[in-house]
Amino acid sequence: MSQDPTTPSPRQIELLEAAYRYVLEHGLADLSLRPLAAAIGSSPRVLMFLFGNKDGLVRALLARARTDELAILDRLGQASHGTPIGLVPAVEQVWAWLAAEEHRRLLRLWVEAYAHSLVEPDGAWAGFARATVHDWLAVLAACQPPPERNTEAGAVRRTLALAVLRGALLDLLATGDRHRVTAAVRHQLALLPHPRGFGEHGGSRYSQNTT
Amino acid sequence: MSQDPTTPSPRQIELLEAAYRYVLEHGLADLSLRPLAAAIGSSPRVLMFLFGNKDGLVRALLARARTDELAILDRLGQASHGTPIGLVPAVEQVWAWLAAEEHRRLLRLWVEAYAHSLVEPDGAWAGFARATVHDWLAVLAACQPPPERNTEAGAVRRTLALAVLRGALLDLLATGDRHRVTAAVRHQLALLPHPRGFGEHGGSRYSQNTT
DNA sequence: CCGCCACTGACACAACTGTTTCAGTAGCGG
DNA sequence: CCGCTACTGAAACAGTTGTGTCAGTGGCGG
Repeated sequence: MSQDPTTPSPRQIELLEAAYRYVLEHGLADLSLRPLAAAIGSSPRVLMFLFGNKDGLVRALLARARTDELAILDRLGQASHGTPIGLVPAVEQVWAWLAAEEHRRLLRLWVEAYAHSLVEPDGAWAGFARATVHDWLAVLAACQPPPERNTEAGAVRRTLALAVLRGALLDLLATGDRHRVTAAVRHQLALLPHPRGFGEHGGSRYSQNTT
Repeated sequence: MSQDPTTPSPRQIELLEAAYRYVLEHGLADLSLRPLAAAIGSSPRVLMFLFGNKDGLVRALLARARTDELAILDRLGQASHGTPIGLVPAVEQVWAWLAAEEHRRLLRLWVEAYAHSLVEPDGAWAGFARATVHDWLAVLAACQPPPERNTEAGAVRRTLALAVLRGALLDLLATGDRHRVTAAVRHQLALLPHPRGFGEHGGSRYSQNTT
C-alpha cells in the first residue's frame, strides 16, 4: 500500500527519478499514467501500487522538483551562516542559477506548477505558489544583514528582488534572450544598493559585459 | 462551417462571451466541452459548429482575453500619442491596473496561458508567451522618449520594468498581499529614474502611503 | 408555400482517463 | 517446503474526452 510517511522503497525512488525525468520533458499538466509508465518501463498498476494514486505521484514529483530547487537555497543559506552576504550578491547568485541552460526545463516545470496552483488551489497543487513565494522570501531575508532584515523596508526590498528574479525568469523562458534579460538583472543590481546606505557589500562591479 | 476570417455571427460572440466568463472562473487547462456547454446553456455540438473544434474555441478564448489585455495597452498608447509619458509613469499606471481586484481572474488566466504555452509550444497556445513579452515591451518602448527608446540601455530598462511588473504580479496572485507587493513596485519606481538623467518626467512622489 | 440558412438536439463512436480485480512471481527468513 | 512480503502483468471497470452522424428546428427572402 506504499505508506507516505515511511521510508520510500528503493524501487519507489528509482521509478520516481525516472518519472521526474519524463515530467521535465513533457510537463505536469496533461500527465497521463499509461504513457508515463510506458516511457519509464513500468506499468500503471505499479505506479498505483507505489504512490497510491495519481495525486500521490504528482505530489511526489512536486516534492522531487522542490529538492532541486532547495539545492541553491541551501547554498545561499550556507553562505550566510557566517555574516549574511547581502541582498545584491544573493540576487546575483540566484540569477546565475536561474539563467543556466541546464535548469531551463526544471524552471519551466516550476512555472507550470505555479500557474496550476493558482487556478486550482486544492489537491496535489494546493498552496504550491504561496509556499514557494514564502520560501524564497525567507531565504532572501536570511541573506540580508540583521538590521535591514527586520525592517519593513527590508521586507519590501526582498519582495522587489524576488519580483525582478521571477519576472526576468518569465521573460527568459519565453524568449530565451539571455543577453537582454541578464543585462536587465544586472541593471537592477546596480540600482539596488544605492538608496540609503544599507549595509550591502560592494556594489560597483555590475557592468554591461555579456555572458 | 463557421469561417474564421469572416465576421463572427452574433450567436458566436454571445456564446464566446459566456464561455469566456466560464473560463475566467474555471481556468483553461482542463477545459472540457461538455461541462462548459452545460454551464453556458449550450451543447458541445453547437460549440463544434461555431468554432470548428476545441482548438478553435481555445484560440478564440485566448484572443478574447487578449482584448481585455489590449485595453490598458491602448490607453497607454493613446497617452503617448503626444509626447511619451516616460517609463516610470507607464509602470505606475500598468501596476495600478494589474493590482486591481477586478482583474485578478483575468491575470490568473493569463499566467495559466503563459505557462501552458511554455510547455506546449504547438497548437492553440503556440507562441503565446513570446508574443505577449514582445507586445508589452513594444508598448513600454512607445512610452519612452525617443532618445532613450532607441538605445540599448533603453531596451534593458524596459525589460527590467516588465520583469518587475510580472514578478510582482506573480507574487500578488499567489499571496494576495497587495500592500507589500505594491510597496515593492513603488520602491522600484523611486529607484528607476535616477541613473543618468534620461528624460523621465517627475520622479519624486512615490512615497509609502498604502492603497 | 418553397427552399435556403443558421443553428440545434440526441446519440453513437473510438480513444483515453484513473482505478480495481485477480492472479500471479521472485526472494527470503523460518 | 511454507509463508510472508514486495512487486508485477493482464484485463476489465466505469467514466470522460473530442468528434462525427443524422435528423431536425425556426425564421426569412422569393
